[in-house]
Amino acid sequence: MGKADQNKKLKMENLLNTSFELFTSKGINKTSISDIVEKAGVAKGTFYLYFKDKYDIRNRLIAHKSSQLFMQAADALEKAGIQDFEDKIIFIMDYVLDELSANKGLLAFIYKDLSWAVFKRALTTPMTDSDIDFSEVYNRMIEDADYKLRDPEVMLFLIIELIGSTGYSSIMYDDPVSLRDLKPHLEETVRMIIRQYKEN
Amino acid sequence: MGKADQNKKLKMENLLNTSFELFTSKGINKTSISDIVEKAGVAKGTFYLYFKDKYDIRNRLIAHKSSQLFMQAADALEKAGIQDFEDKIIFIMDYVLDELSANKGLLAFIYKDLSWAVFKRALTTPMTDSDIDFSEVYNRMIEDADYKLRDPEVMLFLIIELIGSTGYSSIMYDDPVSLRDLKPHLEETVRMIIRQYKEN
Amino acid sequence: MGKADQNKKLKMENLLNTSFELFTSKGINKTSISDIVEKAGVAKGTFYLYFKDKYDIRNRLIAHKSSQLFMQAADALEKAGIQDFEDKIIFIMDYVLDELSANKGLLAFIYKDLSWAVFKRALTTPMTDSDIDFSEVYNRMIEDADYKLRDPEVMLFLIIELIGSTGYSSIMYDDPVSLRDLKPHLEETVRMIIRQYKEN
Amino acid sequence: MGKADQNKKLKMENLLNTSFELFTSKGINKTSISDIVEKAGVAKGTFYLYFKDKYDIRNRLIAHKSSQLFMQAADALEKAGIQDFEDKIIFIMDYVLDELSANKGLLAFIYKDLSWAVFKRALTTPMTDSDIDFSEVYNRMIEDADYKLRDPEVMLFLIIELIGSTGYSSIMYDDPVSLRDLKPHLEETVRMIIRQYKEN
DNA sequence: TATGAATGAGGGTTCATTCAT
DNA sequence: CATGAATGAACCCTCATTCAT
Repeated sequence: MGKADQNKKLKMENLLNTSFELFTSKGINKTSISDIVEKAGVAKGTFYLYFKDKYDIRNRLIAHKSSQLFMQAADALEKAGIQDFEDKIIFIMDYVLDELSANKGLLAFIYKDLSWAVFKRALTTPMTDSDIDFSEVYNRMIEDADYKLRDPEVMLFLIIELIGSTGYSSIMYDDPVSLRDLKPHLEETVRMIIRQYKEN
Repeated sequence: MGKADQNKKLKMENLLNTSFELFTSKGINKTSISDIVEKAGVAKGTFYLYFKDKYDIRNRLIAHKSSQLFMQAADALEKAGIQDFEDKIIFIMDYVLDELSANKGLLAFIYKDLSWAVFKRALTTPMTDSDIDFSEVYNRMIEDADYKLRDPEVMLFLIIELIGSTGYSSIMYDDPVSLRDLKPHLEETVRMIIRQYKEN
Repeated sequence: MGKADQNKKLKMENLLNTSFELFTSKGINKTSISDIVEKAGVAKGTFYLYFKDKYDIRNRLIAHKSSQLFMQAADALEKAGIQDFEDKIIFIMDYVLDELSANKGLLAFIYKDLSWAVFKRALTTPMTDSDIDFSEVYNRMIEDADYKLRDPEVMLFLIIELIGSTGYSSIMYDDPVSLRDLKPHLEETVRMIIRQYKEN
Repeated sequence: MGKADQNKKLKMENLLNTSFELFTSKGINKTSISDIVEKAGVAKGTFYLYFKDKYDIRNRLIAHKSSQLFMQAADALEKAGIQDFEDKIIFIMDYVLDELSANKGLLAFIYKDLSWAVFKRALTTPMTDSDIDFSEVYNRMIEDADYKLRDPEVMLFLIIELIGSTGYSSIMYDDPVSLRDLKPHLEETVRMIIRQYKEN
């Protein structure tokens, strides 16, 4: 990689990081491109050399940050040395919920305008070299399980949407229950969903 | 009610309806107050006689439309003469999902910026005289059931969030499965969640 | 005076008093007619039955309040039983400055847009029955003096403008000196101006 | 200075000059930013690149124009070769009054909302390179005088406020006397004030 | 590549004034 | 006389985007 290319990459990452900080602190609607370039210390025109508009940068960030989050969870899972499939899913759930709870700006950011489509893309199309494909991780988890699962994608879909939407409400508004109180309900329900999808 | 008051009410409803049409067709961000008043055929200042800003009118509409939707479902449920609690919930689920599927603008509108808090408010604070309190309907359903349920509010929360978020993805993006394909999965899962909350 | 006329007068005074409170507390520019009628508890249209616009009401108030202030000073002067002309002027100066210092809203209100022309009119054209003509008071003071004065009007003009503009600065901004510190300078200077106008 | 910087400076001066013309001809309240940019031939947004709002540009203009006026007077004074302190002050008074009399728009502009604080700032904080500090000029005049003066700042305050407020009335309304008739009174009074502040 | 001054359409909002009731 | 809903021109200000340097 040439010096120019490196410089280019640095500028781009600078803009991405700066945007992320602003998006998570003041929200995307209230963040202007002026804000971004000023904080990043580059000229307005430069922004347009790298991104189409604010929403372009947002989509890339959602993908990257979601991917990152799940990768961290997968890493932690590996270290934890958990064997059972159900336990693995619960572990990831806990990890992700705790992380989002500690970083509400991130939660607000990736949740708004987040659809399964965007999400799946985030988890299956690595943005940077360090990002890996979460679907692979998931598939390996399924293979390693002691039993077969029918419709594993739909199952994951149900679980993620359930956790995501209830978690959002609990973390952001403590309503109708706090995250602490929600977790046992979620764990019970998620385990049950998994069992439901076990091939007998 | 005087002629003036009637006229006033008409203007307000006119603005509400016009806003709703615009919000559901082009989205709230792209709808300006200029758009609304122009389409409604009133002066700009008139808008501010009735609403604080765009988000004021949006919140009232979300509340009203959500309430309306659930009331229609409750009405249809009554006519259907279903006795079993589980069957009732599934009926409402089907009704609401079909309705939203037929009216994607409405779905996009009430789903964005929708939190459980807003939602619950919508369902428990009737806006117009015809609106009634959905939580009453729900509570009666629970009382009429042949069994007791623990934490009925959390249970409803889990069910609504699960149906809402998966339904949104299926209806709007047909991803990862179409609504038609999603429904059996949802029905199975919802029934299971209910059983899980039955006091034995 | 008929009952209707009385009622009319009451409404008018109500509007005058309300306007004065608003003008002196938030300034004339930031006071809207809506503010006035709301606080006064009358309808918007009613305002226009009594006044042409905001500036109409302002001019009447400046005249009335200035007149009132000088009349109070004149009353106090009479009670004080001071004989010497110089001492009388100084007494009025002190009285007016103290009053304005205690009521900065009033000072800001009557000083802004205040010209000698408006001021003189205020002092010579009584607005209400209780208002009397200050120029008469002043003329009598001159007649009662032990000496003749040349150009008494110009002399009064110089004195009032000097006191008014330096007093405004001291009271409002404590700059370049506080009112307390300004007074000895003013007294000395005013006495000297008067002596200058004595016919030898 | 680069071409861009020059262009920038030109645009700014263009806006300043245009604003000044409008402020002095139709008043600041009736001058909108739309008026300014239209007359200046630039886009609306351009205004906000250089100034915060209308009052920002006004304050800068008051400072600049006041400074300019006093500097002209000081220049003329130097050329006149006057030695006596009293005569110098009278010379400046005459110069400034004549200038304001010939340019009533300027008078109206710098007098409104003018306080000693703003004024002093205008005279002591040069805006452009050609502006110099008037307080230095004044201090040198005092040092060069044949006698000592007590409280020279308060003395200047009294004199400026006296001249300013009476001059305003005479020039703008010819009331109670014309400027021509006012001048002898002012000269007499100002000389007397100075003598009063001489240390014996 | 990188800049950043300039743009100008369009946003939300205010408010003096009118007039049918 | 009194009302107050309705008006709509005018306001200030933002900001995504362009383009000459």
